[in-house]
Amino acid sequence: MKPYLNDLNPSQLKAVTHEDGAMLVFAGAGSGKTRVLTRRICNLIDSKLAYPENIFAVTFTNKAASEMKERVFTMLGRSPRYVSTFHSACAKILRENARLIGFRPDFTIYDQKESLATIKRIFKNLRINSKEITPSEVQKKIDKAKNNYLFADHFREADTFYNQEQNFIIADIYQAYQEELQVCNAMDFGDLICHVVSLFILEKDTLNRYKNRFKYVLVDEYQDTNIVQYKLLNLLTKDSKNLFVVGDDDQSIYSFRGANIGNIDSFKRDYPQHQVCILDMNYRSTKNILDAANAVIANNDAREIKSLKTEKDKGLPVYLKPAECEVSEARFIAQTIKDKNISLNEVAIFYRTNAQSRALEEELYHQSIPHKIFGGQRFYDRKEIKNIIAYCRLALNNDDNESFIRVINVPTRGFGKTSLNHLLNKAKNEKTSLFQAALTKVDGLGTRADKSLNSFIEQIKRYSLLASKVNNKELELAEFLQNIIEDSGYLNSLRENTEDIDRVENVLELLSVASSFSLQNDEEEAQILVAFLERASLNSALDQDSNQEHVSLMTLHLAKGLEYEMVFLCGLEEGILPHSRSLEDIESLEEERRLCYVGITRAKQNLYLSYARNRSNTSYGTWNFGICSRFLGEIPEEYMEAI
DNA sequence: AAAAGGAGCGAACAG
DNA sequence: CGCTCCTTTT
Repeated sequence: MKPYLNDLNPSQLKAVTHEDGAMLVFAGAGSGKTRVLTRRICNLIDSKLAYPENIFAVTFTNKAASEMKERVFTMLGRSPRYVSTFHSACAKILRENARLIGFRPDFTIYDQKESLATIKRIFKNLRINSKEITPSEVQKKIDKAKNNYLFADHFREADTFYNQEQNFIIADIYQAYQEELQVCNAMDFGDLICHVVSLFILEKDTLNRYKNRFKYVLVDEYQDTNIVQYKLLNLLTKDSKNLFVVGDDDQSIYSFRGANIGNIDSFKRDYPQHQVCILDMNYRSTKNILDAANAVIANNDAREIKSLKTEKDKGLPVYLKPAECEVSEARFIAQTIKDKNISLNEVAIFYRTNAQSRALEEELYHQSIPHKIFGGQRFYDRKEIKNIIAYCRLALNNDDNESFIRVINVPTRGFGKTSLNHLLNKAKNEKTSLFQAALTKVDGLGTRADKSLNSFIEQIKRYSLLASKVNNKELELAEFLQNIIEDSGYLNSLRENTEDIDRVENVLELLSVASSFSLQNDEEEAQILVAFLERASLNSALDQDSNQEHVSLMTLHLAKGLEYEMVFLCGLEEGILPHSRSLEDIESLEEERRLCYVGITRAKQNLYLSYARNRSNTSYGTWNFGICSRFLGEIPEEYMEAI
């Protein structure tokens, strides 16, 4: 018996049992998209068409990836290593082949802030006046270029006479930035994808190895892929044609990350023999909820005309709650959850921006409703955590300049800005990392600074030794961390300051996270410290998920692909959903509408929409009048009921 | 060199 | 409003 073939309609069955060749699946919300993907993976493996290692399945968010992996595991008892986000898949490939593109396998991944700090340093080095263009503008340009697999030369050759001077500046910074990252043995998020594509283009043997290995490539949320991601998929499947993509243009919500809807046309062009499969039967929501969703999305012009069907009853009306302010909105939500007898795991609260979670968090806490916030201000975005992570990174990768700068004077050890500038200059002249530059005499340093630098270098060397012990399993990860926070004096320096009590707590929390950290079944061959730091960088869940039942709080972006019996979609106000920064052009407004559509279609039985007439803290700490969202007006009254 | 005080500014979504 | 950056003071 093949249980994974049960309960499938003819279209789903066609997709699940599809074997070789390309396939494009249009899957409406709730039509069993994830189900099709996971079951096809099971079918490929179970019917011996593929071993788990022949599968390459990618998604966009960690939440979606772990969801998918879990489902495969439940059905099969094991799951392929490469069921992950694009970024984490690329990081894995790069760790295996780093040297071929001039990096070491222990490279560091820079997040947005670290990347920006690097760009700022380059501004100084190149003596660029930030009146002409700001570091963050440059960062956006570079990021966008990487989404399109374009390098510094692109800016130099761009024939936009309209702002050619600026293009030259950007090109110079872009180039210097890449050189600096190379010296640091570091990559930013965009590089993770680009470097893999470059690796595959430059090293035919390597590409062939992966082509043979990844016999079947599957892509979730295909409508959200960008140009460089398509290049990657295309390189892998050029010969086999085994590219299986699932998407829905009504759920395209990542244009800010360079999503290119033209990728659907590219697919049709490059895989002319492809089959198409359309899933338009919704199995998730009651008719009222689905009709409301259909009515909203029908207002978008740029879409293929389609409408989801259901065989379900009308069910409950969609409830609409106007609240006085965000606090009473939160109170309403908390109270409603308490009143209903429902498993908390089946309840979710969605919002447009992470900032909205605060009021909700507080109210749920007060009413003792167990809850979990996904995404948002991350644990390791905190200063104290970043500092410790920086020590760890530095132990693993001595050349990581960002981490070096971050902790060279933490805790204060008499090596200030002036001294750092001397060191920065030396490194710049010698084209080496700060660590390398510090190994020999640095001109201009006072005796105190010189001594302090030397002892810092010795310290890092010691930590490096410990780090290799951790990776060789001779030392526990938690012991390693403990060693660092005590030996460096960092924990004690926090304890001396009464304001830093919370920080001490957080550091101890990190220790406990580390002691319960273990490699996932798919990471057996990875080194534990590398894996630990990588998961911190890529924002994958570091903490073990608690077994306790809880309400889930997340942004609409994270909600995609999930479903809950009871859904609260809050903050339905002009300026929030649609977001104020999307009101100018029709395209981003339509994306906001898709976001709203995604939220509505997550609900199975029970959907609550709410908005606040007054909301504090929307912009620069002022009170705002809330005007209810235009999307609410797009839902016909027959499906809705105000309460 | 480090701490304290003041000016200025910016702020979605995710990896 | 809260954070970062810059200036001033000790």
